Amino acid sequence: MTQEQYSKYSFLLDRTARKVKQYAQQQFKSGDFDVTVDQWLVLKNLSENEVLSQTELANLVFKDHPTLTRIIDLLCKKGYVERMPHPQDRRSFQLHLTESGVSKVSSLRPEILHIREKAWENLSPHDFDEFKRILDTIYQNLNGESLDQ
Amino acid sequence: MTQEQYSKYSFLLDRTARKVKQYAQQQFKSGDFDVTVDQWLVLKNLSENEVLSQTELANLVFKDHPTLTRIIDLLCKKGYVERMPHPQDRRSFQLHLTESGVSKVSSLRPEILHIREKAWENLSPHDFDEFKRILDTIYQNLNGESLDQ
DNA sequence: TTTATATATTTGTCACACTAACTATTGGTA
DNA sequence: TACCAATAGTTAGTGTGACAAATATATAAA
Repeated sequence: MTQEQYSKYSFLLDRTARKVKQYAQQQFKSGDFDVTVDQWLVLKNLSENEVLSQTELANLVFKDHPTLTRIIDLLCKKGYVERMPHPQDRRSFQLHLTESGVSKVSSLRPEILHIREKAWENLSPHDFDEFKRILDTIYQNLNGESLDQ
Repeated sequence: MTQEQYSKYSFLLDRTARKVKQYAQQQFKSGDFDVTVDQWLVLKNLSENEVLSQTELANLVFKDHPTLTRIIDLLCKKGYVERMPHPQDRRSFQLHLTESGVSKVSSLRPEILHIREKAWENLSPHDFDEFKRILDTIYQNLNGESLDQ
């Protein structure tokens, strides 16, 4: 990449990511989902893993630890998640969904899939592969040390 | 898009956009640039347009008005930007770079181009076209009313 | 055992995004 | 003229993101 024009990828990327989050958040709100987009991501990952520590969960969702602490705080207040003490390690928590959290996830999952489809109109499965390849390449280019995933 | 897997585009997009911003911000910091990534975007657009109102600038950088108000506040504090009263419309400001702002932009521009190159390693000009096409399609799919740009 | 180091999580600070509500001003219209 | 809707910008509240520093606990080394 030598031409100045290519540096616009960062602007396009940021603009589109914000639009995707904004659109989803509006739909979440008009549907009274009672969670934000980021809170949903955390709930979804908890629903797909029986028990997780905050560190494990942070690595799954690619958020840093302070951010995750605060999201978990909110989800606990809303009654969807519980922090249980780790039996061997008193520094750590085991996170799991409450009953209310489980039913929240199962009721929201199809609606959110539907919301997510909107962005992909006029695009093909092949586009998705290209999109994923390019995004992953960018991510790895900038991901100095930890080659996770 | 019917398969559930495709809904991961939102996760990939968000993750990569955050990584791109984080990487740039780290480089900005280690180079003592004295501005954030978003402040740079605003400075750059001001340098490419003689005079802008806040509303015009907000449309250029795709940020909302409260966000732009605060970024301008910070850039004024740092002495890079000035708000001048609009001669005809007392509700509005005319924004322009100070001398300090002009020299800041010209000194940072080449360094930032260099930083931006890193993400595009292993990718081709054709990849850029595809990337841009897909991001723009997503953006337009979600951009209900205002078909700006 | 004591010390040193590493790990898990929290707290504090600053910046940004979005919403809603608010002030001031403008321009059109009854 | 008086009213009213639209526009420019600000302020406040909540959530998120990055980073640094602090706390508590665990583990390894001396």
